[in-house]
Amino acid sequence: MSPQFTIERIYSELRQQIVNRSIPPGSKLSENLLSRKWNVSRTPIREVLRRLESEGLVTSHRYKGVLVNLITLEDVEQLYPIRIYLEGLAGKLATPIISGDPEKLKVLEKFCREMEVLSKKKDIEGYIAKNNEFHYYIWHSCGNGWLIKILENLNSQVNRFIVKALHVPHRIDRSVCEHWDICEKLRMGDGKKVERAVQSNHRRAFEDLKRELTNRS
Amino acid sequence: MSPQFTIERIYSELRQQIVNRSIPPGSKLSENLLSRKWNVSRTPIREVLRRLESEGLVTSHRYKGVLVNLITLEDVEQLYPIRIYLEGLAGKLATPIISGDPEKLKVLEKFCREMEVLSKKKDIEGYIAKNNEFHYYIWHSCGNGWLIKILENLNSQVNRFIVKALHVPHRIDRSVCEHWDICEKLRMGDGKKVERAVQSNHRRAFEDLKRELTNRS
DNA sequence: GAAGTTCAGATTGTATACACTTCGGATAAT
DNA sequence: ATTATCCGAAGTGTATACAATCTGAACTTC
Repeated sequence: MSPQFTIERIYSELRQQIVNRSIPPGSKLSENLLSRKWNVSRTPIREVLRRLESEGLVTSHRYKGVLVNLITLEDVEQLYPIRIYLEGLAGKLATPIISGDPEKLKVLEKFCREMEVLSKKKDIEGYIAKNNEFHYYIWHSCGNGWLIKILENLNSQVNRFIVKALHVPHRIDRSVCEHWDICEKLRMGDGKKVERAVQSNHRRAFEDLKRELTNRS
Repeated sequence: MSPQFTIERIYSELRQQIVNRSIPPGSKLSENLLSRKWNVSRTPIREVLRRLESEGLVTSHRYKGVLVNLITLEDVEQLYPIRIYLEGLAGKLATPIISGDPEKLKVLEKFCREMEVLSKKKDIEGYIAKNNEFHYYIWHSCGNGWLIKILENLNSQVNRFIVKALHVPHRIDRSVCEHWDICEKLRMGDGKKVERAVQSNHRRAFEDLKRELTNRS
């Protein structure tokens, strides 16, 4: 049988299920259930759970089990400033790399055009996915592996909170402009301006999200 | 016997030994040796190692064992910009909390006076420890648990690189001034100025470190 | 009937046993 | 002497067995 490639798969699938809320916050993860589900013993399951715990996705209580961490608005309010700062930094670091490579610029502009189409079709879910791809692409061009890892963790946590339907239509129109703006600044090769553009994009997205949440409650 | 309080102790002691280089980078960690050393079975040892791996302190190679990660100047060059940004942010967030609490200001000023004494005594090791305490204290007053966790990880990684004797005497004198400056800005309650002061403190420390390293090679 | 107690089932924590892979030296062939 | 092959010891990966703890329902007691 496939010997121990499985454990890596268990980890990434379980992780993704937690991040995309198919395993909702607050769920209990039973070692026995998981081991039966994946046809492995409890030992590798426990190692997967420890890894998830160390990433802050679950919490293990002695003799009581493992719970998927809750994510509240307060958490997101703490996470966003960090994300805004670090994505700004990533944008600044990525600027010389992207502006010096026409291929990369084309990829980003293609994302923008696709976002435009999705926004006109009111395909909110698709838009959010494309939006994520756009930002992912910038991170991964920043050349700083430590930064990439931190941003991926932050993004996972934030995504766990975002309720997809929440995104407001008029937010999307503005968002498209902001992404074109980031592209333009990247093309100019001005890292400081890219940093500010990325930061204000996230800042506005967060403010709109908060406004929407408080209006609805 | 103490049932499973031990595993937490094993984790923190092993972690500290890696961070303070008493287990140097590149060392191999054998599960059998560790389990004999702590009088436990391999199972809890493996869970500790997975946790350390997830933090980026060790790397596990299939069927070959676990190695303590190397930390190079290139790593530190990637880590420092992140740290500079985030400690600046932490300083800004901590400003209203600290400036509104005379007790906290007194603690920080006490650290500064102690640093002054240690610097005059040329007690470099003691100075570095106190310097760390100073920054730790500011982080932990920022009120953002996620930020604190990230900063602690970054600090562990950087500390693993810093060779204590490397710190140059004249750097210490300037460092004392910079810390008094941070205190002053905190007392004023101006978050933006605190942010800049913290950032420039770290930026200069890193530049001096790099200069020293390149001169010696 | 309400509050406290007890005990069995279930779940987690740890130890041990077994399976698979790696690595290095001994042996054999050229 | 050099290369190739093979085997076994050592170490990791996984499964199973046992110990400690928690939970909840039945039972007692008032």
